[in-house]
Amino acid sequence: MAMNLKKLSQELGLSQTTVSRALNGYPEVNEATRQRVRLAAEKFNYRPNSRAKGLATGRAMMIGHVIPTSTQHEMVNPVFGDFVGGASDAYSQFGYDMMFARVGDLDEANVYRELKAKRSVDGVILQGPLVDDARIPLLNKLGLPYIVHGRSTGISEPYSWVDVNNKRSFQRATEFLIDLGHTRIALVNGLEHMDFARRRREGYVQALKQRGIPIDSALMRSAEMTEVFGHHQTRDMLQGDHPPTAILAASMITAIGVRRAIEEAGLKMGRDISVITHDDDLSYLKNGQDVPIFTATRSSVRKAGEILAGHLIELINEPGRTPIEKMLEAELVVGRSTGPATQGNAT
Amino acid sequence: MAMNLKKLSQELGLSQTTVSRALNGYPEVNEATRQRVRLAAEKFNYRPNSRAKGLATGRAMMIGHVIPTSTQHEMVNPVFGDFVGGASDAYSQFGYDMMFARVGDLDEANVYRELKAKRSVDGVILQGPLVDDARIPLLNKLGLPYIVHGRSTGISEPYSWVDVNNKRSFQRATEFLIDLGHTRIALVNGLEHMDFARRRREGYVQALKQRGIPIDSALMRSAEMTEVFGHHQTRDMLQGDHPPTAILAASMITAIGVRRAIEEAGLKMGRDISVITHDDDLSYLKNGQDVPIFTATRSSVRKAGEILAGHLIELINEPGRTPIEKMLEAELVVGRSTGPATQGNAT
DNA sequence: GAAATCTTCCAAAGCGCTTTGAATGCCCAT
DNA sequence: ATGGGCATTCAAAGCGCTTTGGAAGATTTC
Repeated sequence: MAMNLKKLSQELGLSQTTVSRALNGYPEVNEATRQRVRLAAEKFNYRPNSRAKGLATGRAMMIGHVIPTSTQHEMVNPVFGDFVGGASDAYSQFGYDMMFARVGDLDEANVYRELKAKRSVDGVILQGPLVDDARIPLLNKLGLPYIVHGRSTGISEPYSWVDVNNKRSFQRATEFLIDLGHTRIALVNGLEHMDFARRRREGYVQALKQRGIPIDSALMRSAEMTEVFGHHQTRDMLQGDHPPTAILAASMITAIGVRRAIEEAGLKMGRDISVITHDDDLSYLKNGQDVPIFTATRSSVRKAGEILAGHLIELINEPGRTPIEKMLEAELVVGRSTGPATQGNAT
Repeated sequence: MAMNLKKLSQELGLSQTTVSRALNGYPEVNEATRQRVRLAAEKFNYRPNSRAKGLATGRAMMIGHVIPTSTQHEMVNPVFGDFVGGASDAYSQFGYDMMFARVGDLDEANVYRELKAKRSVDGVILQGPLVDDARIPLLNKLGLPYIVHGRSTGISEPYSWVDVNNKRSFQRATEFLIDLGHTRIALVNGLEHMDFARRRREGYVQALKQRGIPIDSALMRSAEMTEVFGHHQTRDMLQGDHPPTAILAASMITAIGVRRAIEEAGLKMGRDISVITHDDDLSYLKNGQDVPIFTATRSSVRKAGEILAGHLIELINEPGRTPIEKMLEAELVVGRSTGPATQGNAT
């Protein structure tokens, strides 16, 4: 039933060598024969068996992603789909496939060791790096090509990464609110053992300090970035003694929860209270059509996936290359969720 | 550097046969030797090369998913992550990996042909079936094991599927609203060439008909299920001559847009206007904590992924098996977004 | 005590490809 | 004529595993 090299070459009256070479574009084969081979391959719908090819070439033509199941629960990162979409755009361009390994937090190290030993992938993308992430030294030791989406504070060994300038973007967002007259600014952050969340907080804190605004730990909340979390924390703060007049949210989904709490409290976002969120520019959750719903620090995670994938392939093709380090800047888009601190809401 | 069977067996002074058998649990090997082999394998961190193993056994131990890039744009389905998360739970239980192929709509047929010819997967999951989906006959012809997440109206050939009873759940939701006194009920549906959306409309229409409520095509909207779409359509309808007093939304994300439009219009959801949405129970977008935000037809897409994956493996292990057909029922959870039709909003 | 039966292990073939090293035929310079 | 150079093609080895078909000893059976 299934066509293979042997049968195809018999069909053509050629050796396997010649057929293989013809199909792979080697120069030492007559153009006429090459055409003949191509036609026959087409006709019999022949494609080289990928496992056999991989075995012979020593390349899997496969990239591994370890699904970043959130540390705490069974949560799948909402950013996952778009990131993968972007990455796969790049992979397919170069003939790579992508595979996924899922894993509890416990044995993630083993997954990498296994991917390496089984030789099932040519490289991996490391997502969701933590502060001081142990996976980086491990991957360096294993010698499996990889690239990190984000960075890891505290790791001194060199490694390749692509990251958004989280610190600067949250610093700018905070300054923007300060310029509008806000002084009680809350941060509804992601989990702060995640490196990106840590950096965002640094940006926020630094902006406040530079402007001489006191840091109030009651206004700094941190947890998994769900809608419910945004709602809960916002409601809590609004019911407190010194409610914030502005809120920085970690993601669109969190921001939606923030908005829900604001509206439940009978306030109007953008008038009574300002909100800025980070926006990953998710395909299924656009920040409004023309005018953005939320003022936001925007950076496409899909594009990030594409960039990371491209660089990973470079690293695979050029082993021993000096590490790639690439910083992406988020843009600050101004929407309808921010406004000046008014008498009514100023403290 | 890399350990392989040959080296390992030399190290042990055994034949490759025996080592292979010891590791794979065959009975014809002495328990003492088996232990010795296991220890050595552990020590040298040996794992069989997956491509070589696949070549020898004829099984890829890999399942293919074709990323359902939405027909129109570059949108990645928000449900993707959770579905995959569930599926991979099942795969890892049976030692399967999963891979992704991304594809423009044009050549999706070729992707399947290629997966088959390259023998890179043992089976595939077909997501997002359309009405009259041509991929089903194709896959039947190819003889590649597969299972469909959903069904395809108009296809008469047998095929395996797992689906939510979309028609019934939307029928029930509609009846629920009618019971509350609503008669002007809008449907903000997904794209209706998608089979699930088609069935939901059928359920909606049938409920209205059975209760003798006229169908108003101005209240039936259909597009990709984004937040912006929900907002846009709702605003449009609320500004019309005969605004609806209740809205059925196709997904949580759409419903969030619906709510935004309602609030912008100065109305209060659950009091002035009722909303029911379908809720896929996404891990990152829970429908509230204790009391649901939205009254909803709920069905976990993560669980669906798990079930589908499990059945696909059955189909792979038992070729020629009679097709699997499994219907899941959504539950109707009552939240704060629905209430009786009042004088104020009744038409 | 010889034949039959287990138990335990092994050599070698085969999975479907790529690639090395060599062979064949042809043309041109010597 | 003769041999070098070039363009084409091929046979066979090798990638790392599983599995078939023995084989050698140990054990049992009559």
